[in-house]
Amino acid sequence: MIRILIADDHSIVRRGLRQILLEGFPTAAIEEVPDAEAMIKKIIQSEWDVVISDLSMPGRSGLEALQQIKQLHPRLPVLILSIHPEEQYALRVLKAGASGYLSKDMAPDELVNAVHRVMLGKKYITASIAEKLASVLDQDSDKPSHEYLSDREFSVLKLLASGKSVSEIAESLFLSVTTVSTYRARIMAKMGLKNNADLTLYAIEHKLL
Amino acid sequence: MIRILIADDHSIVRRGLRQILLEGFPTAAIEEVPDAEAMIKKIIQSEWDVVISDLSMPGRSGLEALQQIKQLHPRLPVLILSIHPEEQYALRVLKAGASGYLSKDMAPDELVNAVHRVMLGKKYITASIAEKLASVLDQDSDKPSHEYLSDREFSVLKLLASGKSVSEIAESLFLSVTTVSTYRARIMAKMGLKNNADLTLYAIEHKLL
DNA sequence: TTTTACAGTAGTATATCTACTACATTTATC
DNA sequence: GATAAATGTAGTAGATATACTACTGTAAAA
Repeated sequence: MIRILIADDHSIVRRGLRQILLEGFPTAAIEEVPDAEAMIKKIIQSEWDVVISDLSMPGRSGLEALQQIKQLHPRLPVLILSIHPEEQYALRVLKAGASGYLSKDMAPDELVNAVHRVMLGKKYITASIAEKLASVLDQDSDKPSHEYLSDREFSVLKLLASGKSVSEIAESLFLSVTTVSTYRARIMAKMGLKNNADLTLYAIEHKLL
Repeated sequence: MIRILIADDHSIVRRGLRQILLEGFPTAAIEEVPDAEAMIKKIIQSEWDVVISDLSMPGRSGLEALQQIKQLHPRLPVLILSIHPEEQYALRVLKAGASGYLSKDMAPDELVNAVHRVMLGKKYITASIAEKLASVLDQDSDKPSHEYLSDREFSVLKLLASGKSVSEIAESLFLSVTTVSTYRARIMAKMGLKNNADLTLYAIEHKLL
């Protein structure tokens, strides 16, 4: 009997995942949580075979949570789910230790496949991600400049570009306002931009929003 | 026995919706389609009591599809689902004839409620949307909202959208900083926006830059 | 193995922005 | 032509953001 933990803030999505997983693994014990906090708690409390987590959840981001999970249980396979079509996040997420990155519009079978695979300790990588991986290896200078940002910087970039104020961001990430402001300055420096409007434009151009 | 049509490109979401609906309406006949094309086809082919559709689907947008549905069956209630937290789209969607606008992170019960309501021919409107409606309805809102700005306001809009700071603008127009700030506040109020990023987006969308 | 570079984090002092209020001048509206 | 609404303009006080500096831990380079 396998134990699967699902983390996603949309109840509809949780329900759908559960349903699909139950069809692939009729005897599975599945539990759901709505945010990263609860996910971590569950992982500390009990043992799991697979964790399937959304990337963007209220409070702590899925990425941070992932890193924390990997500290607690380096072996526990974590599949990251996202609305973003692979692109942007995949690499970041895999580097942080995820066993796979799935876009939410995949076919149900694929999810079941992925779970099978990662439970064997393998990674689940789609063709398009594999390609991206490869292209990063032969590297550099055509990388868009946002690839040079650190994880923190990147998430701040997106929040700024979408119009969040420095202090809103500070609050939602539980950081000091000045910290966020420092990230902002580093982002601007790395990307050669001057103000938030530039960021917004950049984000639109590169479909980060 | 009620007949419900679900349109969403994410199979997980479709599955979740189906599950939740079946709990509220155990005898319902539910069908799923993955895009707007298929949705329209289904609607032409058979009779439905409610349609629940995602807003952003591949190919034709949910909004266009909605308008088409309303031409075919003005009475058929359509609930629009979206990841966007109400804001921007809600009004547009309702004006196009939807019976309700739901964000994907609502509680399952709410969905069932909404379906009940719209099947009675009523609209399902959340409090925050109602408020938004009220504030906009007293303008005859088919002119783009920047048409309602005064000349001064409009020029400040463009400068802000292009990334100028309030004080830069003040300097270049020989005005007090607070004056510019006042214009900014009036612009935001008239246009129903919250921050400069919204302005930038608006300006791009309307090719003002 | 030391050094260097970068990532993550903040405090302090200063600069900048906003909300609220106000008032005179146009411009609509009845 | 009177009255209401919108526009152009700012000041004050309080809220926010920034520049600069600095400390820690860690990974990479020398």
